[in-house]
Amino acid sequence: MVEDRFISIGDLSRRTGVAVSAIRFYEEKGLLTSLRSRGNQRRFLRSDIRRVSFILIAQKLGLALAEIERELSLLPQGRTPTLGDWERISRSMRASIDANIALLELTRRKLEECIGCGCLSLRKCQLYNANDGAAAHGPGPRFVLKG
Amino acid sequence: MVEDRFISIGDLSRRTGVAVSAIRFYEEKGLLTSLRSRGNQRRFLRSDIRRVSFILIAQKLGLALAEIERELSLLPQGRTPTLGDWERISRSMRASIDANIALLELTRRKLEECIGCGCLSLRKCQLYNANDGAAAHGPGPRFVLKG
DNA sequence: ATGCAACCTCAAGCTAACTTGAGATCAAGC
DNA sequence: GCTTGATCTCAAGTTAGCTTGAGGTTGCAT
Repeated sequence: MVEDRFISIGDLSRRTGVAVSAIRFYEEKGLLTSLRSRGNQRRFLRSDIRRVSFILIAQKLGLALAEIERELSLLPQGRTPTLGDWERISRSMRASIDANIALLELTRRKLEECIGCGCLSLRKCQLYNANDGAAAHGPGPRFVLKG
Repeated sequence: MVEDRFISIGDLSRRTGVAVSAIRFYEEKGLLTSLRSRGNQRRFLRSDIRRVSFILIAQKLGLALAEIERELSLLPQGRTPTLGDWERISRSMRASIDANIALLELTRRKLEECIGCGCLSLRKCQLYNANDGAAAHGPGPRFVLKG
């Protein structure tokens, strides 16, 4: 096991800091794939360490698991991201960060205008009517910013 | 009912655009209070329209309901926010927007450095180790940015 | 042969912010 | 008096990203 092409779920967990339960969850969601040992235990490739790293970093950048899965599924043969893949993906992440910053700056401007006003009128308030990119659809948390 | 100090939950819903079920939910969470009619139906004050507006605007600014409840509970007698209250609250919102923008700018800088690198190493990647304000505690979505 | 950690598969729980549905009551017009 | 629409309560469902627990194997060392 020390020098094998395959690693156990526990090894993958230790090498990435991701909980075993989370790894199973990622697999269930299609972000990872595994083989099974004779006794039905998961066997991952060493390269999956890198794949999990990619998932973690993409998450930090604000991508949802579903989006990450989409990116990963675009890679041929479900391969682990290469430098080229990473460049393409990271550029699109950058664009989304830019958009977020712009949105926040707009909100801040509106808030400035609003501070002295205090009308709190849904019809008149700039704040209320700006910033619609922040709305979520359907049930679930409407949540947006955090820091 | 046309000229009354009190309004029904349906009226409050129509005046604010908030669903009846959401209003009940806000009340349950302590953001609103109501009296009851003889037949056990909720009666809100007209000023609750303004109170709901406040909730909506604060949500747009990224406050969670629990935080909004905290702000509202600081007001004497559960009164509806005045201009002075609003100024105080909106300044603290501004600070949090500023912090979010700063965090995003930091992330963007790190990403720039990272694009040409592509190492995806959890030990070395700047991205992975920066930006820890973005982590959530406990179960639930870890998610942070959206737009 | 035995003991123990690591692993397995479900199922259910957590948070946020609500919505949806069931089953019952209320209010108001005709 | 009847129907219709608005309300009522309470329970369960929704999304995201996992965790926790129950109950049962596997794998490796002694």
